[in-house]
Amino acid sequence: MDVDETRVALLDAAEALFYERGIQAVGIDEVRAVSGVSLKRLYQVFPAKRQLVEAYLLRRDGSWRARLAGYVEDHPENAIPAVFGWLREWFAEPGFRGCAFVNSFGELGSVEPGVADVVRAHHAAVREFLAGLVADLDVTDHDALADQLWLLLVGSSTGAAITGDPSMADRARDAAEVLVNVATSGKPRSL
Amino acid sequence: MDVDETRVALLDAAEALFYERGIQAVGIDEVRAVSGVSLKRLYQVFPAKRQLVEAYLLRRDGSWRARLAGYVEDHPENAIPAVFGWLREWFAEPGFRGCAFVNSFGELGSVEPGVADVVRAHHAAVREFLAGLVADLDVTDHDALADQLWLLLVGSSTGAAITGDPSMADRARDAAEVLVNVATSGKPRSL
DNA sequence: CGATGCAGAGAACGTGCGTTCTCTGGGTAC
DNA sequence: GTACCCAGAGAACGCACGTTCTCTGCATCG
Repeated sequence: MDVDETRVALLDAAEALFYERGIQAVGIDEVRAVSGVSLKRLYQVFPAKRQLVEAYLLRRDGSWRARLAGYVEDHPENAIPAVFGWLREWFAEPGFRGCAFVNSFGELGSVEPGVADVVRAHHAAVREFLAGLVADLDVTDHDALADQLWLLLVGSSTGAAITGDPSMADRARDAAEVLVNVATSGKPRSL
Repeated sequence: MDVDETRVALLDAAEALFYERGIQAVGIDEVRAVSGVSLKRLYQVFPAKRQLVEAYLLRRDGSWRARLAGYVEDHPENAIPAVFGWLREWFAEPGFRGCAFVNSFGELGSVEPGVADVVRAHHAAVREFLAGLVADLDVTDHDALADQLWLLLVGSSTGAAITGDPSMADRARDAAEVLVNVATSGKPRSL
């Protein structure tokens, strides 16, 4: 098992545990047990828990946005509704517990600046992704529309986690379609 | 100092500390120091930290919703925009760090069922409050509109915390007005 | 076959923290 | 004045956990 495999095994274990139970509730020893990596090797790769936490968030940022972007690319004619279609699938996954970044921010945002930075960067990137989707629309204020879609995305993630109801994605999608339709001053696209 | 005063002093200290830094990052001893209550008396009133945490959330649920409801009552002709007007004021308060319930849910929701219950109850009550505001509107699906307003409220709270930008409330308010206008099939109210 | 080095297992260490215990001092009743 | 009670201060306890250290066994190399 070389260093890269070790990293992957550690991050897989860390992601499963941290996302499910929160970061402070999970001990290093549990990450070691689940990953099957020895403590010595763990500390060679991540000299402190803080670095494991940040690596977990950074990797999840990449994979989450790649999954979203991939799904949207498969639905090019309906990109904005597709965002919420993908969210619905995500919300319905077993073990869904909201946005890992929102959760980490609430838990550690004020006490671990590194965590806060990664969270802000993730959400800025998501907002940029949405801005790209509205860039071609004929609207007067692209930023406002992108912000509003982002609020619906964030709100539905958190709302679905608290209520346990994946259909929050449908509510958000309906709202998004209304906002897009109104902003494009009534040129209906698909619905 | 009788029991009620002690309770208030403890909850004041707990609320300030837990909200600012997260629950697990704050030790009982710090609550004691800030409140000025002796450890013995603290444990007479709250026999375990769990109970202090739940009492903190319950009291904040009441005061937060009372503040919102009070502000909305002062703006009866524009109740729904007023919700977001109040949010804007809240977001701009020094020390604003998002919704205490969302933060607590992310930190402890999967490991402390009592916390998860209080968070769900809080958000259900907020959603009911919004449902009351749309109840008199001439729309076909009151539930859908109330859900959408709730998503905007939750999204803007979280979004404002992460970005540090109180104007997220304005973005949410604009979206809410569009949704209300469209749902009332184009009977414009104020804007 | 013997010596060396390295990796894993897990014991050990230090600290922080939730909770409980002890001691002390002052106020009150007789 | 003396005995008793109670509250506060903070020491003590037990445990959990992040981090480091030690020991053991095996593989590699001469």
